[in-house]
Formats: sequence, C-alpha cells, structure tokens
Amino acid sequence: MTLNVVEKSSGRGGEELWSRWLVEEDAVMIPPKGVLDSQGKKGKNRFGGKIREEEMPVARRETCDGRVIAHVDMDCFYVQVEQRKQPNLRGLPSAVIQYNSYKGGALIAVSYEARRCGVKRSMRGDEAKEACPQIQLVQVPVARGKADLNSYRNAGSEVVSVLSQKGRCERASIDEVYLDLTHAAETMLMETPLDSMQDFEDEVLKSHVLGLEIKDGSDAKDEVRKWLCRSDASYQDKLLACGALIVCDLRMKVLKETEFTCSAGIAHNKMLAKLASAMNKPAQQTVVPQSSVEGLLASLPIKKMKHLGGKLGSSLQSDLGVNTVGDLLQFSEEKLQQWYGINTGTWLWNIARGISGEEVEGRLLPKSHGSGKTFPGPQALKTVDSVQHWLNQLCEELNERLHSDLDQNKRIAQTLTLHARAYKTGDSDSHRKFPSKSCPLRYGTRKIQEDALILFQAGLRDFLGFYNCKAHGNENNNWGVTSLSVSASKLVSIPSGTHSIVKYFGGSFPSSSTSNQSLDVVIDEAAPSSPSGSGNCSGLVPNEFELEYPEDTGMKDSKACLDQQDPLCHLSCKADGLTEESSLVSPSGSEDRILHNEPHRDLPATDLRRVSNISSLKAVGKKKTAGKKLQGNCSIVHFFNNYHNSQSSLEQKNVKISSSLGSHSADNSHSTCIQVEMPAEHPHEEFDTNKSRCSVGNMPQGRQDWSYNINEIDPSIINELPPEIQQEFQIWLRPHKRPNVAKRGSSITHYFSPDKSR
DNA sequence: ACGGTTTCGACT
DNA sequence: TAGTCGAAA
Repeated sequence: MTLNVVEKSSGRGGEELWSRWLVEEDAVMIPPKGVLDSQGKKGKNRFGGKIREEEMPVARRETCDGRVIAHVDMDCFYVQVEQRKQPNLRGLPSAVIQYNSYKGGALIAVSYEARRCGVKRSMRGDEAKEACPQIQLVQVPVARGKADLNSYRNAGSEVVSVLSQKGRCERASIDEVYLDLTHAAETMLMETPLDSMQDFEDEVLKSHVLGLEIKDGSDAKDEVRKWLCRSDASYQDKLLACGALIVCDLRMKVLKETEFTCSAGIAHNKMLAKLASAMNKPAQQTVVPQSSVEGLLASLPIKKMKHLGGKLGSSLQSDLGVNTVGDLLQFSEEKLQQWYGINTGTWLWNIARGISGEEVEGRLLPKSHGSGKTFPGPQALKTVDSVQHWLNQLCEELNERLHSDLDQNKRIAQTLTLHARAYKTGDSDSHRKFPSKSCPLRYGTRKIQEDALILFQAGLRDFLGFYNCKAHGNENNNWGVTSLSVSASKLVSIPSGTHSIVKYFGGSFPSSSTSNQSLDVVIDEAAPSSPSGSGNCSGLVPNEFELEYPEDTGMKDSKACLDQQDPLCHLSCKADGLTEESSLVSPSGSEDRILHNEPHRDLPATDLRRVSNISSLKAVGKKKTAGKKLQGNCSIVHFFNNYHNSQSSLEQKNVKISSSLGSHSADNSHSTCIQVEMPAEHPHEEFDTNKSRCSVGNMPQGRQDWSYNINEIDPSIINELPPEIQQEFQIWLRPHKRPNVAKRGSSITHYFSPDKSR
C-alpha cells in the first residue's frame, strides 16, 4: 500500500497563506550526545527553548485510544467570504489581497481555480496577474487605515456555531476547528450499526480513506461504501466510519447555513486529523484508520508536521538527517531526549508512532484580541506623533472588538499589551529588540489609547537606552518603528449576577454595534481624568485616586513622560499601583497599612493624602455612588432582561440564567425605566440566589462556573470600576475566595496524558 | 517589502 | 505569579 499523500500535500500544507518567516540560518544548534553544556542537562524543547530537566514530569506514552477526532479546515476561507459577498466571483480564479500599493499587494488567500493556474501564496498581486491574467483580486476590507479582518472573524464564528453542535469543539484559528466526536460516534454506532446501513449519502461516499485500495476499474464510492459498513472492521474503524458520517453531515450543514465549503480529517487524534484535513482539498474529507498511520508517516516530510515547520524541523533535518516522520523511528527515545530535551524528545518519539494525546479543548472563543499594523521599509514611523496616530487607530479597533466581546460573550479583558518592532541607526547595539510592555487594561477608547502610548514610550526608552532618550524631541533621525500592535488578553467571563457591572461596561447588550459611544461616555464619567502624565501610570491607580485629579492631563503630558520623567517611572509606579490594589481586596495585612495611614515609601506626598482618603473603602464607595447617574439603572430585572435577550452567546461554557429569574417581565427596555435599585443592603441575598442557580451542575463541562472566573479577575480591574460596582465585586469576591482551583496539568501532562489532565 | 493574528512554552 | 520573549501556525 503506497500512499501518495506526500505528493498531494507536498505543495503546501496549510490552507491559508499565513506565510512562515522561518529563519533557516538561525536553526537551533543542538549539542550532540555527550556534549551537553556545563550543567550537563540542557536541551531544547520542541519550540526551541531551553528546558530544565529536573522540573520535567516524566512523559507518559499514550497508546492509540478510541477517540474520534476531526479537524475541519475552511477552504481558502477569505476568498470564500469575499465570494459570498460577491457571488459573481464564484468559480473564478480569485485571490484576496491587502495593500495594493507595493507590487500589487500581498496575497492572503487564493482560490483553488487560481492555484490551478499557478498562483501561489507568497506572490504579490503583480506576480499573480502575471501567472494568471484573468485572476480577480479582491481587496481585504480596510478600516482606520489598516486591514479589517472582522468580516472573516464573524464568518468564522458562523462556522463554529454550526460545528459546535455535535461534540466538544475547539476553535483553533479563524478558519479551523477541532472536534471531539467520540461520544457522538459511539452513540451512533450503538443506535445504528453501520453494517445494517444501506443508503449512505452520496457525499460520504466521496470520503478518502487512507490505505483503502481502489483497484483499477472499481468504483471508489463502492469501495468506500464497503469500507464503511464492513462488518469485520475493528471497533476503532467503525467509530471512525461513524465519525466520517457525522463530519460529512456537519460539513453539509456548514455549507447550507453559511455557504462555505470546508475540508476535514477524521482520525484518532488531533495530529492525524489535522494532517488528514489538508490531504484532500477543497471540500473533501479524509479518514485515517489506525492501520494506515505507519505508512502515512513513513513518507511524510518532517516539515509537514505541526510544530516541525520551523527551526526544530530544520534542526532535525540537519542534525539527525531526519527527512520524514518515519525517519524518526530509528532513534531511541533517550537519544531524542539527549538532543532535544525530555519533553521534546518524548514528543518526537511519540509522533513518529502517530501518538498524540492532545485534548480537544472546549473553547469557542479566542483568548485574546489584537490589532496591529506593519510599516515596512520607507513607511517606518519616525515621530512620536505618527506612532501616536497609529496607536490611536489600533486602539480604536481594539476597543471596538473588546466591546463586541463584552456584548456578545460577557467577557472583559484585563491586560493591555503593546508590541512594536523598531530599528535604530548608528548605535552599536542597534539590534536590540523593542520590548513589549503591558499594563492593566482600562476600558474606554481614550484610556486604552493613552495607556498604549505610555507603554510605547516606556518601550522606546528601553529600546534607545538612557543616553539616547534625551535630545530627540518629536523628530528623530535614528529610530523607526516598523510594526505596532496592541492586544488585550486575560479575558474572563463576568459573573452573571453582577448585573451592574454589565451595565457599567456598556449598558446596551441587546444592541451590539452602536454602543461604543455610550461605553466611553459612561466610563469617562466614572473616571474623568487621565493620570497618565503625572507619573501616575494610568490604569494602575485605583479609581478613587484618579478622581481627585481635577486636571485633564491628556496625551500631551503622557508624551512628556519620555523626556521629563524618571525612565523607570512607569514601571516602578506599576509596582506601586499593584501594591495598593492588592491591598484593597486583601482581607487584612497590607490593608491595615493603608487604614492606619502608614507612610508609603514610594508614593509622592500627594498620593499619600489620597491613600488616607481611601481608608474606608465601603464609605468611599457609598459616597461616590451618590453622584453617579449609573445608579438608577442598576437593576436585576433590567439586567436579566438584557441578558436573557442576548443569549446567543457562542460560548457554551458560560453560565446560563435559569428561567426562575430570566423570565422576569420583558417590558422595560432601556435607561429611562427606573428599576428596582440593586439592594446593596442585602448583597448576600443576591449572591446566594446566584450561587444556587449557577451551580456547577449547570455547566456542560462542570468546571468553568462563575466563581472560578471571578477568582481570575485582576483586582486592579475591579479598582477601575465605579465604587458601587467595586462594592459589588468585593461582595462577590469574599465568599468565593478559595484556595487555588486545581491547576491545569503541566504541559507534558497536557500533551501526553489526556486521561490524567481532566 | 511574507501581513495580521493567535496561541503556547519557557525564562525570569 | 506576571511580564516578556520567541516559535509556530
């Protein structure tokens, strides 16, 4: 049995044009056996990092289990999204490009028709035209001067919502998901044994079954039919056959509901499923019976394996002469460990045998949001003003996405991170990387923008080094920024019972797109002044502190930080902020210091005064509440109406509101209605009701309930909220503080012991 | 001048 | 633990 997968997939493994910037000459140089470093124990992990062996748990090998895993991969997804928008493009050679200024723009997705006439990812628009004059080039949507991928994200969500109906579903990227169909397949097998099945959907019969020989003259569909209902098949094969039926069904459903085609792989683990989904495209599916695994891997180029497309794969080739996955079989596990460390060594040993215990995570939503742009070559940004301009654009987009996430998924992000790339001319250490910086994320466009700029300036200072940071002003001729990005991470679901928090963050859940404005307004009311320029490190100082700054320092001042402040102002201040913040939520200890107004060594005098002002948190909360408009809208009824109306949330894991409260009358819709004020006097009542309603038993997977989430909420986020909401959070926090919830398994457990990790 | 994202492991 | 970096997709 010779599998021609190698030829088929050798063109290019993945589907989209996410090109890899692999730096071959930097390939990791691994000490050969016996030439370990002085400590005699260092190797590289599978991602090229160093490992500390004494900390590594012993990896456990999984034999092939009976799981049924599918990988679903959208076909040239961006092209399909554009074709759905413009159906006249269907069937034509086409591609999606962005920025047509330089050599006709970069191709980011290519239709299969265009691929047939030689158009490849990595081409520019001009080359594509050359290779295929009839090609239709569609521009990626642009917003705020940068590519806007929202239509693709949304389309991806549509697909996920279809695919997540038959089993555990993991959104692996914008256009790929993994499914664990084990249960569905077992059920199907029990209820409708395949050997009793006569009429298979025509589409299923188009499946490719690796290792299934199609003799000359015989009909492939016939062979597939026979394979599917073969009564002497192993139980595992029968499960895979059921998996094939289910996946086919799902793919047809995706097509019907979204008009998108996709390809899929069905196998016993993620690694094989992913491999298989790329083998027959577009719009086809491939099954990998266990019996075909050895043959498949024997001839599979090592670089085709997930995680081996980069430096590690190169190192395998150059150091061990391993060109196919099968070539790895000749090395003992120990040998591989000597070269690459315990983790990676064992991992390699396993994949050579088609073994991978990686779980399908039940996760339908992304873990972070980012917005970025590159400024290649002559476009490099040379002034702080231009950086600020672009940062503002990026932050606007980020804010918008954060807002939709809050709207649709009830999540808030806790960390803002800025990444940049820059070059420096002249200086010796001009290779230094621009450091990334992060800080607690404050909601509101302006705040995000201000904080991002501060982070940039902190990074720039580090990047330039302290001598150079002087004497530049806005103009400079020694640095240029070639890429900027801002991202928001540490997304947590907000507790379903903290309705006023929901109101605080947007107050308009039923409508999603129009509420940005109100969000900013509300938040600006709550914290009108920006502390950023005063060395205060916005986002790091509790709300109460900020409220006492009457002047709006604004962006100009924060820019000044670069010139005038202690280079470490931001970071040292950050530490202070965190100290204060954690003291606010800690039941005792450091809180006492504040209560007794003990001098704080690092805060300037003005801040000391504020520290004393906060000495009674509860009282402050009450006082502030008095002047706020927010208050009248804080209503359980209101919240649940809204919440109930917006239950389209994709995340299955989220708490569902049970009918008992969710069914409150749905008459009143918006802010004009005066609702029952949140009973701050009886906060525990609310807490208790929620607790009973949102018990773990309501969770499909029984582990992510709100109390878990609330423990993950960064205290500094809470300090950003208006006092009455802070109060609510405190109430929620206390009874829920519980010692660290069981930690997730270590990486190795995660990869190799599916049975242990959950 | 192979863009824009996202995730993950390791180091510190 | 959190922030930062780099690999990989």
